[in-house]
Amino acid sequence: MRLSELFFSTLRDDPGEAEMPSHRLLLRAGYLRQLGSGIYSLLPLGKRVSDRVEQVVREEINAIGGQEMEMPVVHPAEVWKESGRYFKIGPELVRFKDRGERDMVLAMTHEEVVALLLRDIVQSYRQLPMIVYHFQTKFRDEPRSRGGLIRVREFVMKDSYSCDLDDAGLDVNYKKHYVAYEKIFKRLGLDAIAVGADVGIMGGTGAHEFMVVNDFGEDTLVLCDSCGYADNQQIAIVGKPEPAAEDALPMEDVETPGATTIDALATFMGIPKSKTAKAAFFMTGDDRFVVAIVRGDYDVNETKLVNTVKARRGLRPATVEEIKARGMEAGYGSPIGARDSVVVVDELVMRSPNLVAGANRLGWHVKNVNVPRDYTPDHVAEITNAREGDPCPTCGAPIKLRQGIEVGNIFKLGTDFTNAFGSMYLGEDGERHPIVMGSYGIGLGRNVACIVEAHHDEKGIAWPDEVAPFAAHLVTIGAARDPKVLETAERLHRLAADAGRDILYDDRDESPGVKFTDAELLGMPWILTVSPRSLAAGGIELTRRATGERSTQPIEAVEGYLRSVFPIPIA
RNA sequence: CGGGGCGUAGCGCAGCCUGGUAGCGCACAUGCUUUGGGAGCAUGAGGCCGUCGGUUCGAAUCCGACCGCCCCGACCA
Repeated sequence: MRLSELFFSTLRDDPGEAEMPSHRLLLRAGYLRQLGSGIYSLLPLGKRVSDRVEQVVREEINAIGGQEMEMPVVHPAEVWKESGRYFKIGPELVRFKDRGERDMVLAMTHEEVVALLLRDIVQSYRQLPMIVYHFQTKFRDEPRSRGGLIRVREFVMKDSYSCDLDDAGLDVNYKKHYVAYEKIFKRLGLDAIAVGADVGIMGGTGAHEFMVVNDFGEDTLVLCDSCGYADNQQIAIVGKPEPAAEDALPMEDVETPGATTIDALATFMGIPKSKTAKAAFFMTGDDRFVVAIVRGDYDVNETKLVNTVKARRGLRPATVEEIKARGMEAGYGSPIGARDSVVVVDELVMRSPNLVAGANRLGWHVKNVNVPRDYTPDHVAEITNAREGDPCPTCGAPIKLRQGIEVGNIFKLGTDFTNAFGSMYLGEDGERHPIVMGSYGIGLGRNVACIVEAHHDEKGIAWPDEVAPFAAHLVTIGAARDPKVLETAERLHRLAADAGRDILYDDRDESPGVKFTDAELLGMPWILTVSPRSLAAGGIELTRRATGERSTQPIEAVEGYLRSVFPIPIA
């Protein structure tokens, strides 16, 4: 491919809207252009990278027996009504009407379609197990896209679906995906770690997310260096110190003007935050009022809280009016005297004697509150966030918190969808059973961005061989001065094509500085330089982009590299 | 949806406070010179100053509404 013909353009200055290195570099190097918030075009270079990522995923999913297919982007809403998700999912599911006034949706994912296909096609246990997958555009009207390709509204995802006779079969296919994902991310040059994850509102019996540690990541990971423990903070349950035993003292009101935060309260009272109780107020999607109580030195974990109160449609912070209406006072709140509320108390609070809690009166708190003596919990559960340095649940060493980007997930769906659609098979026992499903996603664009995050320097991108849009970037210097340069470059370009490789050939009449700078920005794994100087030194100069290592090789040797080292198949 | 910021040429920005019909750098076109690290000179093209409305003799500039984009938060099967 001649650079003079490539549809692209590099930018010398960083686009103003880009913050993450991957976003900046993909824009500057001409891989991407933005069309709207969270909506991007892939230019030819970007498309090539995405295709190569796709091919790696395809090979590994094929290797575990996946059968590739393709399912539609636009679905009749009836399908989503039948599974119930039409009503459970909020505005991120795009709904519209077709010309016949029929309700339609843009697919966010394809469990419904698979369950429907299973109902049509699978009759007998002999047809299972199996895995189907496809690469398809998804649209999710995210409340806020961000970070270039990290969180977008329209994106291509590989989603595979395993279909099994029973949970044991599901475990096998789940494990297969787990192992396939490890291979995929390794081949893509990503250090992904599998963390235990929340199963969300769809139920299911287990889930892992594959995470790449990155400061711009949206998830918080709980990691242990000494034993390898790793969970999403949403579900991580770590050790908590045993509070010192004390006799329960009688409650006592105390005036605390202006102490509306735990910090202010602890400072005012001259006590550690661990001697206070923090109240957080929420409304569930089905209009229940929830008071969550954790100790002042911890934060409420909303995922755990959602799961505890089974808030299928999530939680939102309660308003001051809603709090008042239940007999409580924001900033001075506690369940003492509360009404019409679901009271959820963290288990550590149950063990922590004589805490300072809100008096539900402006400017007042209560000392020596003990549960359940002073109020009655509806639920006692572990509902706090793990903190940096807390003891690891498996080995006790201090845990670390890191931000992470989810590059893939695997999810044991179970039978929710197949029950909803009546996707049954007739078993060996002569009975009808629901098919057991798993679903497994990998977002292509997000992976491309994460690869750049992991493989770049100040000058630009440095693609791993496995995903580079071209194996090499051929630069000519002084072609006008020395016809041998042009001749050699043309020959090399042709040789590469003959060898079944395509390389990017900078045939532009630009200064050496411009060509080198662009080559380093675009990030092909090898930069090949042909110039009077290199010819005098015996051939072509090879530079490894990632390391800067250089050597000069005769053209025949470069042909050898093209055949063996550069692993790019012809487009 | 709450908070903050920004919309002026392909990209990065100035001009706005104090109204007088738009400017700089890069990129682009043509010519000459230059050619191992973002070249030089000359000439040139490119803008409904996000949109609509208002104030004014006159609006990129002042006022209002709306739209769009970015960041933080909420959200994230």
